[in-house]
Amino acid sequence: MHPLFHYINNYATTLLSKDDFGFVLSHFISKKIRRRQYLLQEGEICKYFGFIVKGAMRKYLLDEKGGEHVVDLYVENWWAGDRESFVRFTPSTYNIDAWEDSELLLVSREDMLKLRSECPSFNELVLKLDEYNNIAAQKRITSAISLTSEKRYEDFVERHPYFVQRFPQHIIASYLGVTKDTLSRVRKKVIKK
Amino acid sequence: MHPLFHYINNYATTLLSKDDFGFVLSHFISKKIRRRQYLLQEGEICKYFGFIVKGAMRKYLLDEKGGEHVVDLYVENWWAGDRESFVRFTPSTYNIDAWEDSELLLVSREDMLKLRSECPSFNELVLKLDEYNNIAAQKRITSAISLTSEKRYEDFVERHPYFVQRFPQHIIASYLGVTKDTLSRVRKKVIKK
DNA sequence: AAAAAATATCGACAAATGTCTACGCTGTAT
DNA sequence: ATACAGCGTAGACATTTGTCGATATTTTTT
Repeated sequence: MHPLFHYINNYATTLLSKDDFGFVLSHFISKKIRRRQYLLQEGEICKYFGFIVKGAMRKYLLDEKGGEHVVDLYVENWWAGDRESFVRFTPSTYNIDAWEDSELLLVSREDMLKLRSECPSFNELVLKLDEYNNIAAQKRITSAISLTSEKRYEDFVERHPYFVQRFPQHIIASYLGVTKDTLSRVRKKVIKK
Repeated sequence: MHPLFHYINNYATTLLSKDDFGFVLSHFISKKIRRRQYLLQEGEICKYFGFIVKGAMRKYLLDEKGGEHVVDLYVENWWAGDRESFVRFTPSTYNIDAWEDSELLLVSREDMLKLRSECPSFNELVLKLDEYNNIAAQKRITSAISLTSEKRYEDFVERHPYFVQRFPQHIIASYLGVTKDTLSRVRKKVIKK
């Protein structure tokens, strides 16, 4: 079964028929990108949101000193893109690149809106995703402002064990808002327990 | 003109008639709460989202040591509530209380869904708000993990000058994820500029 | 196989932040 | 008028985190 088909029906309450899925899929563009290649670069407008069929990606930004700050991590069945740029057609401040060779299904803003209005299951999916994302974002903010780095890491491992497997520690450190050295120290403490 | 009427028409593309607004308003419950009173307490289920007609409120959580961590600030024309609890009917981990005497318009999950399905302008409002909230949350996460406390504060003042007027520094410090002492130090630096 | 790049850890030191106590100021309640 | 609580700042000290250089190991490239 196609990963996207499975994914949509996992969210929607009214199941999508094979035919309807064909209609949905016809609005996506298949794309393979290699490790280190960009899906989006700072300054570009995010024209497509990408559903990750296979692979691992990250979204990050660069500070004045050229340091990378990882904002999001993605693996299979996640969506990669910069929402603000996608919705408002403004140049993005983020970079999105592939951490592993990846296979994506791209959809434009226009087709996204078309699918939402013409396919109720797809619309339902998007609404639920939005809700989920809002809740997840709230949790991440809460974690960032109220937890110690040690607890943030433990929380992260518990909630995203698949990320721990697929991204190196310095990427995870950046995602947690600390340096790789600090994460190394934190891990030493945590492992002792 | 009623603040909520003005607010909805500010977001919706198709304007709401006076009659339709009456229909919308009939699903809201008016409530006044005094400074320090709770709209929501940890452990409760968030049964209502509150549109703030007048006043100032905050959402925060308590850590093991009893310390408060401010997660959100609200003033007029903002919505106060815990989305996760509201949507999933789970006990909230947050507290929401009034920082100033406030007037709210409360709406239940049920009525919210009813309004969304029966009033297109209201639905449009909610969708746009969700989008806005998602984007704002992303920015706040980015700010938390990639900026120094000094820049976070400058960013905050620039983006939310009305908050600076209405909440004391120790509340703002908590919102930014630092102690009041640190914010005091940061401000001393910033003012020198 | 050899060379290069990426990764993780460590120690030493510096910088940032938290913690605690104290002080003065303000507005409010009594 | 007095007492009190809330607020912002300050200094001293402890803790955490960042920075930098070094190293060992692994992985990737040539």
